[in-house]
Amino acid sequence: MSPAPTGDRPGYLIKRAQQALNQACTDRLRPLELSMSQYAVLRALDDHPGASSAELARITFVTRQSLRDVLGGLRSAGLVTVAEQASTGRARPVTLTASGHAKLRAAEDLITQVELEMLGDLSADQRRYLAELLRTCVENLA
Amino acid sequence: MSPAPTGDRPGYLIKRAQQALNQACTDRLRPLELSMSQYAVLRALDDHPGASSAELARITFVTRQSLRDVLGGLRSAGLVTVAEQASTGRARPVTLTASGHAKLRAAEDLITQVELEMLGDLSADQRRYLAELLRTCVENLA
DNA sequence: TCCTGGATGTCAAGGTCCTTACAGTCAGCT
DNA sequence: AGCTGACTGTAAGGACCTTGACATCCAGGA
Repeated sequence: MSPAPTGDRPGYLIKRAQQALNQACTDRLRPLELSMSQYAVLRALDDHPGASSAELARITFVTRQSLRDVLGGLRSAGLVTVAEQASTGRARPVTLTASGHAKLRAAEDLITQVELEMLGDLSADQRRYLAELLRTCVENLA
Repeated sequence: MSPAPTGDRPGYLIKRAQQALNQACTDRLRPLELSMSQYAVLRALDDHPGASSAELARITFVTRQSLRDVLGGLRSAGLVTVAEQASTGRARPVTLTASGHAKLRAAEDLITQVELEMLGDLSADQRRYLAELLRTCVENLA
C-alpha cells in the first residue's frame, strides 16, 4: 500500500483551501487596511458585544496573548474601545466603535463575495454537504 | 435576507477545520521536535529531491523569505543540507539527510493517523466527495 | 557586445501566533 | 477569616509568514 499522493490527501486539501481563501480575502481587505485576524475579532465582537479579551480569544480559537496583539492594532485604529473599569474580576468589556461597525460591514461584503466566488456554481445541496462534511471533520478532531 | 450565521459560513468552517487539523498535528509532532512548517518542507523535499529554496517555496505556497526561516531550523537540526555550490544561477540544491528521511517517515505515520481520525467513519465515497469539493473551491479561487 | 528581464538568495521590519511565566481578582469552601 | 482554584490581564521570547528592497547570476535580444 503506497501512501496517497500529497495533493490528494485531505489534510493537504484543507490546508490548501484555507490558504487560498485566506489569501483572496487578505487581498480584498487590503484597501480597507484590515487584516483577516482583525476582521475575525471584529466579527466575534459583533456577535458578542461587550465580550472581554479572554472571551474573544476563546471565540476566535486563539490564545489571550495572540488576541492582545490584534486588539492593540484595532484599538490604535480606533475600531474598538476597551472599558477602563473591569465589569467583573479583571475582565474589561470590549466594544465596537461606530467606525468599527462601518469597517466591519464593508469587510463583510467583500468576504461574502469571495466566499461566493469560492463556491462558484456549486449547488445548494453541494454547499450544504461540504459544510456538513467539514463540521464532521472538526468534531472528529475535538 | 439576513446573512448566514458565522458558524455556518463556508469560510469559517474551512478555517476551523484547518485550525483543528493543524492543532492536532502540531500536538502529535511535538515529541519529534518537528513543526508543521518543517514537516511540509521535508515532505516537499521528499517529493522533489534537490529542489532549490525558491522551488520549495513555490511548492509549499510560501515566500522565499518564509522558507528561509524554516530551512534554517531544519539545517541546524541536521535534517537537510544545502549544497555549497549553486547548480545553476544562484540556486543551491537542498537535500534530505539520513536523519531527515527517518524523521519524515516517523512524522508521516503520525500525520496519517490524525487524518484518519479526522475522517472518522466517513465512507470512501464521502472522502472522495470532500476532496472533490475542496479541489473545486481552490480552483475557483485561483 | 551590451543590457534588459527573469530568477535566486539575502537583509530588514512588521504582523500574528505560540509557550512560559507572573500578578491581580473573584467565588466557594473550610 | 483564610485558602484554594479558576479566570483574567500582562510580559518576554521565539516561530512563521509577509512586504519591500537590494545584489547576483543567467539567458535572450537590440
